[in-house]
Amino acid sequence: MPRGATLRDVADKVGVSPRTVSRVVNDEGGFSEATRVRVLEAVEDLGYQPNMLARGLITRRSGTVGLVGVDMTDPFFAAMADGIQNAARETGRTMFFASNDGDPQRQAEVFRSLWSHAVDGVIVFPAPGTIDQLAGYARRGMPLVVVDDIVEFPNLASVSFDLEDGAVKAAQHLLFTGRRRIGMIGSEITVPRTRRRERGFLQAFANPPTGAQPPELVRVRPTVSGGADGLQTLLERRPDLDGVFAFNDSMAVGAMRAAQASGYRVPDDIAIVGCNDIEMSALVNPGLTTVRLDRPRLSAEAIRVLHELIEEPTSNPTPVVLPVELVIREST
Amino acid sequence: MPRGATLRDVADKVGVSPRTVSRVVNDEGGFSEATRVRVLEAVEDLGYQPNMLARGLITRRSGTVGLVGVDMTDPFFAAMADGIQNAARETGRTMFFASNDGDPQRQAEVFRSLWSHAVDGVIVFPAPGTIDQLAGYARRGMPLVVVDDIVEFPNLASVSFDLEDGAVKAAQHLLFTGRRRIGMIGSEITVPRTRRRERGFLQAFANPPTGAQPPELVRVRPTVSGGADGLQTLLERRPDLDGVFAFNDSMAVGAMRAAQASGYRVPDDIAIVGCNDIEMSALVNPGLTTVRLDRPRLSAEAIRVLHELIEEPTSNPTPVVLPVELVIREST
DNA sequence: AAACCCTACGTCAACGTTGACGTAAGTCAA
DNA sequence: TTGACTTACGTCAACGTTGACGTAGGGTTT
Repeated sequence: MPRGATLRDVADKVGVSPRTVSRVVNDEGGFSEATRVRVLEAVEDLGYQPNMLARGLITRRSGTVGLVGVDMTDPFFAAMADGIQNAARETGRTMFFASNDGDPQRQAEVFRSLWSHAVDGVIVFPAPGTIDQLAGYARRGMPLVVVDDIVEFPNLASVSFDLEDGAVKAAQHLLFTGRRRIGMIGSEITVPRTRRRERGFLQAFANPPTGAQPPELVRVRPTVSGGADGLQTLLERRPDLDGVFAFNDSMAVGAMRAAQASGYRVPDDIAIVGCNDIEMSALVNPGLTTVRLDRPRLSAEAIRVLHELIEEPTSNPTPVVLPVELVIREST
Repeated sequence: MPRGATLRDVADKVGVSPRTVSRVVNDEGGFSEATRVRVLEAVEDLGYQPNMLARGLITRRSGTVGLVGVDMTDPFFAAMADGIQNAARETGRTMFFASNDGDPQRQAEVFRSLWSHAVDGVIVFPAPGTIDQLAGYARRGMPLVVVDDIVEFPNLASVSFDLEDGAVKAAQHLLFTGRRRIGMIGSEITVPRTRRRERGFLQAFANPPTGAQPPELVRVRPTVSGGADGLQTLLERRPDLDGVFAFNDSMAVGAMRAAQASGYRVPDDIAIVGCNDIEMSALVNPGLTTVRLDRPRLSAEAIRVLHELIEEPTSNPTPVVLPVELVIREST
C-alpha cells in the first residue's frame, strides 16, 4: 500500500508535465540534458518509485515472473528457485513463488492467481496430469516454461535433464560393479519425468549380463520415509537384493537408513544409487553414489527460454535437454 | 500479459453495467438474486478473472506479500517459506520471494522492487545492519514483520525464537554430560539474532562446574564448509576440545565431518550440538543433538502478525518470542 | 397524499502510468 | 523565403477496476 510520490509530484516540483518525467525515468529520449538532471534530482529528493501496477496496467507487462514448484522444502527445488530468482532480478523482474504440492487442483488455483496478477511468464514444475491445464494458459498468451518435462505446444517451452540417460548410467554402474539382484524405488507421483527414469532403468536390462535377475520396481512417496518404506517392500519381495536405484537422493538416503536398520551393510550387501546429488548426499555415511544434475545450468536455461518467449511470443523454442553425470561415492 | 475478459465484457454479455458485475464478483450486495446468477454464469462462460493490477491501483491493496530471506537454499528458511506461502494463499494473497544474500545493498534493491509492486506487507529475515532501512519502509507505511530479531518500531513487528535460551540449554547439556573444554562455532554474519546465541552460550558459563575451562569462540561462514573450518580453528587453539556448540545444523554437520576426518570420534572424543533441527540432522551418523525450533509455528505467527498489521496499521503488536527445545540424539 | 425509506441498479471520476498524437521553436537545405 | 525536418516538450485518452454519489420505482408510514 505505497503512498509515495507520483509522476505528478515530481512533475510539479520540476515544472514540467508528468509525461516528460515519465520519459526521463524510462530513458525514452526526447528531453534536454538540463531537464534530465532536474527531473532526476527531484526523483531523488522525493524518493519517487514508479508504480508497477499502473505501469503494468497499460504496458501489459507487470515486471513479475512466477515460479511454481511441487514442494519448496525439496532441496533440489530450493536451489533451482534461488537461481531463477537471481536471474529474474537481473532482468528487473520480481518473482512470485508458489507450490502446487503435486496437486492439479492446487496448481489450478495458483495459476488463476498468477493470471490475475498478470505475470509476464511462469516457470513450472508441473503437477501430474496438468499438461492440458498448462497448454490452456499458454494458448491464452501466458509464456510458460515447463521444467523437467518434455512438451511441445505453442507458447510453451520445456527444459529438462536427460534423466533417462541418468537412470541408464545408474543401472549400468550397478550391473558393471557386479550387482545382479537389483531393485528400483520409483515415485508414486507419475508425471512423464518420473516415467523416464523408470524407462531408462529398465532399458539398461535389455541385454543383461549373465546372472542378472529381472529388476524389481516399487513406487512410493518421494521422501526420506517413502524411500525407507520402498526398501522394506523390495526386501520382502527379494531378501537377497544387492543393488538399488532410487528416484531421488532423499529416497536413497531413506533406503540406506532402512537397509542399515535391517542389518544390511551398505555397500557390502546392498549398493545404493540415488539421483539429483543434493547437498546431503555427500554428507551421509557412506557417501551416496548419485546422478548429478547441473542445477545452475537448468535455472539459467529456464530463465533464458522464458525471456525468449516473453520477448517473442510467437517463437517456438525447441525443448532443451541437459546431460547428466554419474558421481561415484562409497555407497556402491 | 493477460488479455482475458474484463468486467465490461461480462457486463455487455449480461446487459448490466460493469459496476454491477463488480458488485457481484466482490459480493458487495445491492443486486438481485436473478442478476447474481446471470452474472456468475457469464463470468464462468468468459473465464473472467479480476485484474489485480487495476484493482490494486484503486484499492491500494495489491493482494501480494513479500518474503525476503537470506538464502533460499538454507533448508530452515525453505521450510519457513513454504509455511508462509501456504498461509498467504489462504488469505488470498500471492507471495513474492526474494533473497538478500545477507547484503544490505541487495536488500535495498529488493525492497525498492517490492515497494514498486505495492506489496501489502513483507516478512523479512533482515540482512545485517538494516534495521534503519527497514524502519524507513515501515514509517512510509509498509507493514513489516521482522523474523528472528527483536525490534520495536511503529508499524514494524517482530517474531523470533528464544535462541538465547536455546544456547543456554545446549551449553548446559554439554556441561551436564561432563564436557569441560567446550568451543562454539558462531556465524560471522552478525545480526542481533546471531549475538543472542553467543550471549546465551557464554551465559551458561557464568557459574561453571568445577574443571570447566573458559569457552572458545570462533566465527565463520554459516555453511557446512564453514563449520568444518571452524572446528579446525578450534582444534588448533585447543587440541583437547571435548564439546562444540554450532550456530546451526549445517555448520554442526561440517564440524562433525571435520572432527571425524581429523581422527576424533563423535561423541566419544568430541560432543557436538547444533541448532535448528533441519531434516539432515536426524540422518547423519551419529544423529545430531540439536535445538529444535517449531518452524510451522513461526510461519504461522509471522503471517498472523503481518495480517494484523495490514488490517490495522496503527496497531503496535508486541514482539513474539517462541520457546525452543533441546533434542538429544547420538552426537552428545 | 405527502414524506420517507429501501432496493437495485447506473454514472462518473479517479488510481498512476504510458501510447498516440499535437505543436512551437529551432535547424537546414534548396 | 519556403518547406521539410528535428527537438523538446504538452495534451488527452486509455488500461480495468472501485469509491462516491445519483436515481427510478416500489413500499411503508403518517
